[in-house]
Amino acid sequence: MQWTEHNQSIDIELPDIFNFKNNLDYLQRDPNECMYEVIENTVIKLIHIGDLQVLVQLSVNNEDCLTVHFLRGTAPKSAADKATVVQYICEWFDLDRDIRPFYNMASQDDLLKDAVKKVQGLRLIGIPDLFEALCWAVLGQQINLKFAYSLKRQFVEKYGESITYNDKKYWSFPSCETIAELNAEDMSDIKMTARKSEYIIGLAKLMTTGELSKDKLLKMSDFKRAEKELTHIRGIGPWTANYVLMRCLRFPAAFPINDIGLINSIKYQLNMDRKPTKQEILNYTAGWKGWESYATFYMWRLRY
DNA sequence: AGCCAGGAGATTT
DNA sequence: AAATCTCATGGC
Repeated sequence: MQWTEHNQSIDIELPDIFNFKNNLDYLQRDPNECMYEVIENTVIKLIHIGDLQVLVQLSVNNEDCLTVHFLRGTAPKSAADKATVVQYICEWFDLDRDIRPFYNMASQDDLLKDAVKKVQGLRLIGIPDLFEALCWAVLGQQINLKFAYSLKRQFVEKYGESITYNDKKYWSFPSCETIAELNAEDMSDIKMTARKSEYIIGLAKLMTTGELSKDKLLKMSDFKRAEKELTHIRGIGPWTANYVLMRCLRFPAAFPINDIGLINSIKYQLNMDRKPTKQEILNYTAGWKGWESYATFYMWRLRY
């Protein structure tokens, strides 16, 4: 991806099929989201990777360039740090992917043809940090999204770090080192069930020791192998594994097929009076091969 | 007030 | 293997 540096900002070239507003709409789907803030036509986020900590504001003036503005003098000094920030943002918005083949398929697909019109230019918004992606998936298991966002906010505000800008706090996700030290009871006051607490602490320990890492999963060229690696871990079933493979590791064929949001979107799109069975879903989505992750993400946006 | 929610693990069939 | 049960808690 091409990018150019300025004094307090960096411009990143945007790919074909990108609409900033439709991406921002996804980002502000819940008022309790605490990992970034959408203000007017921009989004502000604290990027915290290792020792690097920068507060950025993203905006798009015309649709071919994403501007990364560094707030409050947090501009990274070294070229390596700048590259890290650009890399993070490219991953976040999936800027390096050519999604034209997906659009060619989707515009002919009964389930997707309305979705690609409704949210044209939406990218599969990622969660580049593996620990964050795993925790978010576990938090979201079997509870409604509203409650999941509320839980995440309480978790982040209890164990994360923040910096203040314009009297607002911008948070970084709790580190696996911090969470690995906890006991399940420590989280009982934030409405986390004991079981979810155990899952998250277990994941934190695996990541702290390096037994589980993003690099290790990415090196598995066959995503079915990465899926198996994940589902062997307590607390990670097929839904969570595929959710993380989709939103963090970006395997395009990752497919959380039992996702209740996907099921309800299919029911909605096909105007069904009941939920589709698993076999029906497999039949309806047979044309998605190789783009299951994008298709699922687009289906999620259908009902909003 | 009761069903549902961007499930997983354990138990039973 | 596949179906069923249990777990937990808030939203609407």
